[in-house]
Amino acid sequence: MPSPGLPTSKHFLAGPPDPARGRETLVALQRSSCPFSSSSSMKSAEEEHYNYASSNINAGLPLNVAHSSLSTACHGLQTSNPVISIVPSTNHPSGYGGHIDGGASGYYLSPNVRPNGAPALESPRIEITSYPGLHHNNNQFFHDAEVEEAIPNAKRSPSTATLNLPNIEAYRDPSCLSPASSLSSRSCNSEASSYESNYSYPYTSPQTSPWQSPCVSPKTTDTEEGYQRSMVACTLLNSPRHSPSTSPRTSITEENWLSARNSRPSSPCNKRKYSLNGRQTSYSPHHSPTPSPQSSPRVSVTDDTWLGNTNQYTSSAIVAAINALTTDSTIDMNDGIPIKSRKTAIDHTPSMTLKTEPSGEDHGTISPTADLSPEEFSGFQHIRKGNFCDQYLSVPQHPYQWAKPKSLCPTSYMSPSLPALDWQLPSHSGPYELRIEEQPKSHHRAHYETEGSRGAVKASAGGHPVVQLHGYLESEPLTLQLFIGTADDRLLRPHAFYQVHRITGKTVSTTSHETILSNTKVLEIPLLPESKMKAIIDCAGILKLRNSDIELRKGETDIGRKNTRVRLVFRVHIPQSNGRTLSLQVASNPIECSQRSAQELPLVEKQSADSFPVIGGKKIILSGHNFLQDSKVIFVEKAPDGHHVWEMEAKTDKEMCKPNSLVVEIPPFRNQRITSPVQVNFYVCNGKRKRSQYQLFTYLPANVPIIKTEPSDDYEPAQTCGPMTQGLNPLSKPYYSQQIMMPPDPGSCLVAGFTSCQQRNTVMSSSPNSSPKLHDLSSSAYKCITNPGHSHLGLQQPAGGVPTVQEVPRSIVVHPSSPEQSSLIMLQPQVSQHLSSSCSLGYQQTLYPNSPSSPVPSVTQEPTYLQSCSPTHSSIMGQQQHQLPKVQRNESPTNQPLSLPELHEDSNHNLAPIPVMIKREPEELDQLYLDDVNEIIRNDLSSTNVHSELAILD
DNA sequence: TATCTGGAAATATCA
DNA sequence: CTTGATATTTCCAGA
Repeated sequence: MPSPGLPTSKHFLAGPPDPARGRETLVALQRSSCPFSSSSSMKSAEEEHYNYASSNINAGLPLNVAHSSLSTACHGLQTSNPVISIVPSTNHPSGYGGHIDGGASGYYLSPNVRPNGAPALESPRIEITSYPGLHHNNNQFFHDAEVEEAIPNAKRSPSTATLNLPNIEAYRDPSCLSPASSLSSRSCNSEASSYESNYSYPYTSPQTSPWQSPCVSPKTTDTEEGYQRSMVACTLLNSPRHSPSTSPRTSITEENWLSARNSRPSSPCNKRKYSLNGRQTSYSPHHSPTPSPQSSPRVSVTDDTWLGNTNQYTSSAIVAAINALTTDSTIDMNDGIPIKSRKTAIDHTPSMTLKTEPSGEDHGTISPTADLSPEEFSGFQHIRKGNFCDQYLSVPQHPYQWAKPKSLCPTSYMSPSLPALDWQLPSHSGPYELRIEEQPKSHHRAHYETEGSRGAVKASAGGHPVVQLHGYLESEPLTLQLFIGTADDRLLRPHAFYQVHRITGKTVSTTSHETILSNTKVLEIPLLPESKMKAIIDCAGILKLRNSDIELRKGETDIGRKNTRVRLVFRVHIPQSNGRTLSLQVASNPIECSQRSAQELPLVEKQSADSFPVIGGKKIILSGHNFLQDSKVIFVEKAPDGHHVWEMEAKTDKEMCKPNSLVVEIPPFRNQRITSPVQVNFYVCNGKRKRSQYQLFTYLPANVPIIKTEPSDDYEPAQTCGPMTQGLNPLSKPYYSQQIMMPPDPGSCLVAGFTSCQQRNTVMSSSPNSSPKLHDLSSSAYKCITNPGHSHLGLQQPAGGVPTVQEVPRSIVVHPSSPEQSSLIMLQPQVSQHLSSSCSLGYQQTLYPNSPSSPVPSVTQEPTYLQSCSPTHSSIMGQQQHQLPKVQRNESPTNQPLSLPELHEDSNHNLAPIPVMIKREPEELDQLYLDDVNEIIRNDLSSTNVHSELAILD
């Protein structure tokens, strides 16, 4: 542990650990203590573990830090501090990146983070503590001289670093908490992955590379450099860890974690109550520590520390704007808002922000990883080089940042690399398309850390999922990244409660390497030209982290309860001739991971028709699972705010009912005179709390010839919206549309980005009542939160969807560094215009389709909406509404206007002939919603601030 | 013997 | 505060 490490540690140490946190704290402490001890004494495995972690962390941290700083700078983290921004970003992607980088470290670190969690302050202590020496990261963040040296610029972040830590924590501390996660960590860390992860970071390197020569040199070169750098950094940091390479991980992991785990059982204590959970529980702890806690990182950092700095760095208005966004969210978050909320908001924001910036961004997220494990490293290097090498568009910016090493530079450094994991990316661009040839089964029982592996995810048709990159004619192999993403209505992001788990053994034919990016385990799988760039995913299992562990994390806003659906998210980074890197992403269909849900909840995988004239009467066949003779199929039309405008139980053919198929007669729509397609939802219900997710269905005007009713029709409106979306999209679209839309459900997503989004959302997450609730809420809440900061860019994107996609390339390319930033910069002008002018229309249209379908759409849209049109509130409101029906009700007025064009038409103009029944959603959700709503509001407030700032900027 | 599973008891959380 | 319903997490045991 290089001296550097120590310094850092010191810093952290300085911060007193927060007693407040409960378990987490303890865990953190344990860990930390271990680390220390280990570091000092070099306890075997554990130590190594830590080391690794630390190393990882270190590596990651530096990057992260840098990112953070950068992000801040870029974003303008301005508002908040770069740190904050970063953090947030990190939260998700960027955050992750950074933190993540620590990735594994993140987990480990996370504890540290947590501490910060609340306020940066605190966290630092903890985390640091744990990893002290190891975590040079810390140092890095902090400045560890060594590190810096090793990693010139990026490292610099140090100054930033300090702040960052907190932020980082914010992410997910998976590390800390999860520690419990430890498990996760375990899985992550413990397994080879841990090592690997650390090393794997190569990504980081890639990232690094980006800026390195971003534009300039060839990918490889850059990449390599980046790697080297990263490596160096890692090394430096890791030196200790290097050893890790050994295998410490395992032992370490287990041991360390085990202990932690043991504690878990008790978890209950730690666990928070869902309703309150995130908020309450977390609060106190977090709060106490740092008032700002939640956002702690983000907020605290941002505002306090960073603001000043940030500004300096950021110079650009864009950055400022971004920052503002970020900041706002963060800020607001801090105080009242529960940590979770904050995080969400923050996270997203950050990421977004970061994205904006070219380089830095959060990459951290990505970069975080920079570390590569030696072994794997070598193996993957070439691959990675190819992949990562590319610099992203952003790079250029970095230079700028570099100039200011500490604050921004660091960030930028980091960020340059790859887009954060929470960024939305398109599934195809130009000649390239990343496609899931074989979808995973809809159910896969995830295993707990306390259990053995439950094997790899299997394909619905038997065998295993298959992913292929089309249109890639180069001879250089690429790396396919896989991580577990969310399946709720909100934007796709790494799932806080699930981690990918690398499966090895005789039955596994696909080699893989684990790395950790910002608290998210990422499986790297080679994509070889000789295999037609096709990969059989037989090496990916799913690890379930205890809810209590994750929810305790400082920044975590999501609720684990009933949040059991995930998606496999695949990414590939394709180096371009111009030195940039094109990042594509595809998400699988949702996978139900809980034993119970898988056994009881009805699940609709396919439907024989997606649309039909309002007259109804046609029978469609639903394919799926857990259908019962007395299963009911309910068609629902939702208002933008989430209220059920119309509900109708469809007739089912009980005789034809089979566990895997259900015959349903399409009920006539309430309004037989619609002039444009109306999107509704339906779900299968086996009982009070046993509902499937919402499925999309489109009613077509009676007289209209039934062409293929595809979602696209519905979306058309969205297209019209285009302007706005586009404007927005430039930034956001790419991500959203890309991610959500394209990849996920190619088939389903006929429509453009939005469509895809909606579909996914609807399909995926929109769960009617049961699970949905949480999802909805959480998602909504999250979205809201997220949106605030990010929304501008990210959210909007969704709308952009298809159209955007083409544009996407830009953004995409840009991402590497930080989509948002770049895009923001470019877009801002447009965005503002579009927003202002088109918002309403485009919005509505877009939304509309969505709104009907479910919260999701709205959410996505909202972001745009918000940004463009109204202050945060409106947007937020809208979002909330969608997601949170009840809450929405209250607020709905504001939102609604925007949202439903079609609805309005139908209801208003046409005046639906059929009585409209407004249905309230299940009570269960209420509390959650309320909580979420509160959070949202808070976020909104924060976002509002941001918006205002933005406006100013504009 | 180790791993993979399916099942289900033990806990927790909600209402 | 108790109770029943749910949901999550830990254990068991067979293959």
